[in-house]
Amino acid sequence: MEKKKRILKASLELIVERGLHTVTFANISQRAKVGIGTIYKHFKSKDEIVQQIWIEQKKEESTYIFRDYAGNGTVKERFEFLWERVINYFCDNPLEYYFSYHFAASPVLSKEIHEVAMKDFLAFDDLYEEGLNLGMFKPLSPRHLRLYSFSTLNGWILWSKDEGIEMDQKNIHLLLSMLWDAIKK
Amino acid sequence: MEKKKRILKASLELIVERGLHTVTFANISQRAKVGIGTIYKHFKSKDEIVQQIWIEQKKEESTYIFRDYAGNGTVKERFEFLWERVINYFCDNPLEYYFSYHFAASPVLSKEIHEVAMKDFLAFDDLYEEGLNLGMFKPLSPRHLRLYSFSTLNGWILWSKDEGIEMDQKNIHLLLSMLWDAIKK
Amino acid sequence: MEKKKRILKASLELIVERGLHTVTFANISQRAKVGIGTIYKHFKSKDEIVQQIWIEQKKEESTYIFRDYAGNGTVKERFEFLWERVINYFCDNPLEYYFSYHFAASPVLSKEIHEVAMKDFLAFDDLYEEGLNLGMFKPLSPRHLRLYSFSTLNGWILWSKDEGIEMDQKNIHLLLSMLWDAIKK
Amino acid sequence: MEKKKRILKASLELIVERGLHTVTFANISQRAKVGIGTIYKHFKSKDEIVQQIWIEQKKEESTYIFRDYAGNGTVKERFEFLWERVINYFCDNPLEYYFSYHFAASPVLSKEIHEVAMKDFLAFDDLYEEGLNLGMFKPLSPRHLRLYSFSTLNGWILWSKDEGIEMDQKNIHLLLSMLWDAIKK
DNA sequence: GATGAATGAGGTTTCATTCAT
DNA sequence: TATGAATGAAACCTCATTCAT
Repeated sequence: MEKKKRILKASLELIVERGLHTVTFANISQRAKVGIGTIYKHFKSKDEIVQQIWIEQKKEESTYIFRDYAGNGTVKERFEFLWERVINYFCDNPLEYYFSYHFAASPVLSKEIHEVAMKDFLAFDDLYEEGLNLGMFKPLSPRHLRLYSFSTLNGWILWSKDEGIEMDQKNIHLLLSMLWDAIKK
Repeated sequence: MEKKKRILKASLELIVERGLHTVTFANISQRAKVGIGTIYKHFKSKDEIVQQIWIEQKKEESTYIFRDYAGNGTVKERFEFLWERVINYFCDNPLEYYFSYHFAASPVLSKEIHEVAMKDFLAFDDLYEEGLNLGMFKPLSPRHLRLYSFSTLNGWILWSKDEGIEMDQKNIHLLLSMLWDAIKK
Repeated sequence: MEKKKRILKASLELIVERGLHTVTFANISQRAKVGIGTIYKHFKSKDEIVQQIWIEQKKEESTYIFRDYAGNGTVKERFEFLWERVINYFCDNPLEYYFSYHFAASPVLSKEIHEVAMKDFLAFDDLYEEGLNLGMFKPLSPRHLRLYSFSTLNGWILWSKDEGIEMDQKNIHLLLSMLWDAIKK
Repeated sequence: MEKKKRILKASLELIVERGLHTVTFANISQRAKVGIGTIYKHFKSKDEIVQQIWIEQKKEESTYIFRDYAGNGTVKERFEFLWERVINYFCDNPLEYYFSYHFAASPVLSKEIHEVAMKDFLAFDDLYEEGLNLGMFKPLSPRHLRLYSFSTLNGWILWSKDEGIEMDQKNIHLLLSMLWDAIKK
């Protein structure tokens, strides 16, 4: 793996394991097996590393979620298709999931970074808009509905992991129905 | 106000304003108008301050939420009564809300701390259990239903503030209906 | 016991146990069961406590050594009488002994303090002078001979304790003969 | 000079000048002309510096003392050869002497450190053993005879310096004869 | 007089950042 | 380009000293 990738991977692991404020450049350099100076060749600061992880991760995530997404079927079918992909992605990538939870509302990530990282997820907004036009959803903006679904799911997976609940097919469909029921009129 | 309270209040303000890792003992001592040594008399570390804030806050929160709560009325009436109180508490106490959001899943707060802090909220579980027995809710444990409602609300308030959505009576009732619809069978 | 005595005793114990630089006023106040402020009523600083311990101790020591010392007998008899008393005092008072060793050459104790504390030991010098006049000793000043005997004995007892050598009658007489042989012509 | 050596030299000077407990890392860093962080790269604490100084010094000392020591001649000749070397070393290296005196019985130096540092001085014990076998010395172990001689000499040099006695050839021979007379049968 | 909570100067220690190799 | 020893600013933390009770 090339050095930049190694640095991002090591940083992600360490931040999730121990929290951003306890991770030092020395830690990262050791874990990534590169010199401290090499980190500075690629990143100006720890914040920049966090931002890069976030952007890279959202890119991977959207690639995973939208693979083979034709945009066919009813609103509900597509709703369930996409949110199931999100759930699966997070269940298969626990490090990425924790990272996503912790930094979703962190001052380290500016609005601009969020805009850049989230641009691939605008297809969700189209879907919500379609549902709204069909009178299926409660009266909120598409963006707000998406954020609502996302943050709910985020919190719930967190607590489930904490409590040791397994994310089997049954629970995934339960969760999907809760997401749907919450916003449907 | 006594010094320990002043230290906790100053710490809460500073942590929410600037993030835990940028807050120093010198900052806290200045804001609280006590000597640095005085902070060490009361707390062994910054982590201990965070834990104390959490515990104190959950105590206040539960006091606010359960004031005059008779436990009468239908399950839905009581559900709406209690969650509206939670919403109001967080809307009236934004500092406490942000603090609560950020540390809910932080490694700084151990499971033990959470148990202690959350013990007053078990009345929620009784309510969910009653609903479950009446066949009103989706098949999850009372505890998980509570955590689901809480994480939903938590995320919703965050995005509302971020997006500048006002928490008026209309929106509060919208949110309450989303909480209810999500878990009801 | 009155408070001043309790403070001196507690300080002596703690200094010997852990070394002067690790002993705090809080430690002393705890061990002596007096308030910190009370220590300041009696002593201006830690150094002054050390000085007071030294002076008190040398007073006790000389009282012990010279009890019933008539000054009769040959020079050698009196030499052995007095130094045996010194040895016995130190063997019976290990705390005082260690304290004496450590501060004999410490900058904490000024020349003036030494003069005051040692004034009762001038009888030793008279004895050495008498021996010198009789041509019994190597050509050094009485004072120097006394200091020589004292520091030798001091070091030797220290190492003996360290090595677990018992100070029985046989060893005491061996030591006395070494002290005598060293200085005799 | 390399940095580690500079740190040890600066520490030795400062400790002797002002006493261990008044010497700070900032003082050492200034005197050694290195950053404070550099001291921490080499030593975990002030105690570790003291230990390293002790070990380095005993190495130098033994090198000086045993240079060209063939181990020929009578016991007395060798006895005087070696102890004169010790006296000369200390007279020529006053800093090292004071350091050695103060820390010989300090809790900062563990038994293990002493063992390591003193291993080069075992040739003394062989000499004492030889004398004992020839029936020349008082009945003590070689080790204790060595410690006796050493502590005597140590104290004697201290008081000499204090009292302004010059260590000329005459006085050195007087001291050597006192060392010898004390232990010989 | 006796107390000990409160203080903050000054020590210890960490770690982001630089720069010679 | 890659490195990591060296740095020192800025954090942490202790404890002698004060002073209101």
